[in-house]
Amino acid sequence: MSSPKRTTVYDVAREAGVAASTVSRAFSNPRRVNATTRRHVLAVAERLGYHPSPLATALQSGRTATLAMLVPDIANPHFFGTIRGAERRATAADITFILGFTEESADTERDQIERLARSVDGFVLASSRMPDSTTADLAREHNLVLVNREVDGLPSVVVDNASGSAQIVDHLASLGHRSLVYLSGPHQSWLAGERWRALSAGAGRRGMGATRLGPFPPQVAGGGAAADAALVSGATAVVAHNDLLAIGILRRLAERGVQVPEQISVVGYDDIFGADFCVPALTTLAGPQEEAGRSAVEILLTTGSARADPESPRRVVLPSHLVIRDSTGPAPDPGR
Amino acid sequence: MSSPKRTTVYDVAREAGVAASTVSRAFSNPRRVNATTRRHVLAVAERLGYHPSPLATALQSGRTATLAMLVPDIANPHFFGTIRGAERRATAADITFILGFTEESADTERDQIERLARSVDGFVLASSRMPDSTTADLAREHNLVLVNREVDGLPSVVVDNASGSAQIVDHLASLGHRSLVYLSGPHQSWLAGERWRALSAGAGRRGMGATRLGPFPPQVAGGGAAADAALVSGATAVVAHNDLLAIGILRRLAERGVQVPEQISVVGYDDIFGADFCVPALTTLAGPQEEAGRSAVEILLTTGSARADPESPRRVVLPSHLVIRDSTGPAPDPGR
DNA sequence: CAACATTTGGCAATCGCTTGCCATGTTTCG
DNA sequence: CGAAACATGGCAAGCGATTGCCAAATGTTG
Repeated sequence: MSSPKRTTVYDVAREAGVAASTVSRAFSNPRRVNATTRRHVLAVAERLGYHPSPLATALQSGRTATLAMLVPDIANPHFFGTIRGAERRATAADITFILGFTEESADTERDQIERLARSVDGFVLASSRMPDSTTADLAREHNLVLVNREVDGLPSVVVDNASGSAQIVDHLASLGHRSLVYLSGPHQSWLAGERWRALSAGAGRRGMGATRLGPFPPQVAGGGAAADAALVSGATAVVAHNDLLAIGILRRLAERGVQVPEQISVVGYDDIFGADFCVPALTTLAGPQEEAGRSAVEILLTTGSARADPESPRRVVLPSHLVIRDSTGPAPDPGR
Repeated sequence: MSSPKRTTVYDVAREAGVAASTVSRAFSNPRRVNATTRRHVLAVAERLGYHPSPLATALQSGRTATLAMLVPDIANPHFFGTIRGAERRATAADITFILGFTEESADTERDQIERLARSVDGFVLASSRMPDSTTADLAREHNLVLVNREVDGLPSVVVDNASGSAQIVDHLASLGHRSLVYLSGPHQSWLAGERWRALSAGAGRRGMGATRLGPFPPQVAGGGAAADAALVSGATAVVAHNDLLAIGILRRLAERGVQVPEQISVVGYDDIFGADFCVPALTTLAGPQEEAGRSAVEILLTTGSARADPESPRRVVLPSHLVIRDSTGPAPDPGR
């Protein structure tokens, strides 16, 4: 609180018998100063308890050594892994990690970016809700990396939806299901589109029917309506937009006395916390979330510093795998 | 990324025909400038797309308009609410919100504080793992507010453990249990101490026996050992350090074919995501987590600006309430 | 209408560090 | 051995605001 007097470069410089610029360089540009001098300066700094002021540094150099991650909602455990991966990578690189929530709103997201723009070197946007055009515009002004979202020309990290969804389809097909119903997430959700596309393509390939219902709010609370919609559609297998929704569906089906998986199979996406202990345990597509967060920050790090060729925005696709639990089973006998 | 040239106070000043200082005041000290002038300046600023540089502002003024929250681990859903409450309050006050994880380590926590010190106006420490003395030392240098932790003389927000634990004891007593076992969390955990203290005091008051076992890692994975320990102790009712542990216990008991609540009752703390859909649904002590985060930031906000009398550090105690679900039931007949 | 109080606005120093440019001291090499 | 090439360190000008202090303008009062 009370600042008797912060130690500055000048204090260290005086004490070490060198110029302030040398002290500065000892910290930020080691190769510009003699190794011995540097060691001495650092020692003096240590003794004086000196730490460069990140503010002053940022003001002058333009590098803030800070990055912000924007997430639609923390209440969705799906984001844990990604957040943690990003935070770890950032901290490891001595980068300060700002976290913001966008409340599932594109406007809030945009505002946050605007607000933080001057304080950070870049943004990690998880499951961004902004339309492509807005995102592309912002990318002209700011350093963006997308997670689970793709926009032409922008760096991104996504979990492989195509192959993942194909795994789901194959799993259901192998159990004898002749069709599936996708209970969709919000329609601004890029993921919802991707998943549906991949699911229906996969279904086509296996000669299965595929229907899309929704959109439903991608939360446990959305499960009620989703389950009922699935029921009237006569589906034998439903694929929920995410595990939150799937868990809500499971709950609603239990309430209505519908047996899972005997009467209907349920699949989710994300393998969130709880997917293994809900009842029945949920079959779901898992992806390396933490890795996704890590990668995104990685990209930001290299983009910013190495000023990588702007012609090749990075694009990382992470593998996904189906975790088979108890919510999927053989298709009910159509004869009955 | 390319910065053609940021607009500065000077640009606005020139364009508005006033001095830079006036522009600055128009933004940060409205009462020092004529209302009409101010409106004009703001209009020009708007037109030029000017936003004060937070860095420059912070450097000069010493106020960073930023705060950091440190949390042991994001993987524990218990922290969601608190994080979200804090973030919301901060964003509402136009304060940038930094989130850091301490990996359950006191050293990491301390390092993070040191690292961020110059960049923030204050810290919210959730379930801090640092010993009292360290915390008190740090508080001399930094603005700290504790959540679910108390240290003499420091501002804090806690969920009422005493009354909450009493509620648990009474609930169990009313079900005929003659004793309870507390499956403890880490012993650096202040909460673990508090809870045990409150539980054994409450048990004493009701003429019940109380035993403490552990410590166990406060995670689902810790449940295996905890459950087994509870079993050999012959307990009819166990109170787990938190819901994560309780869920792990439930799972282990199920594996071993022990009926809950027929043979043993299980209670948790926090009412986390998943506590309502695990099997059986968990009886647990719920608290207003989001409110806790909000309050903590609130305190930070007033402490910082109003320079409240340092003699009365704020202390907020939030009410808790027991959510009774299916994991608790009548004590098994001792005759059998 | 002069004298005094009160607002407002402007000047310039300052926050703590970075960095371009220049002046040394050292090496290297023909 | 002298010139060219490097390697280091220092000077000083910013980065973009804030703010103490002072002057000008405006309002009040006797």
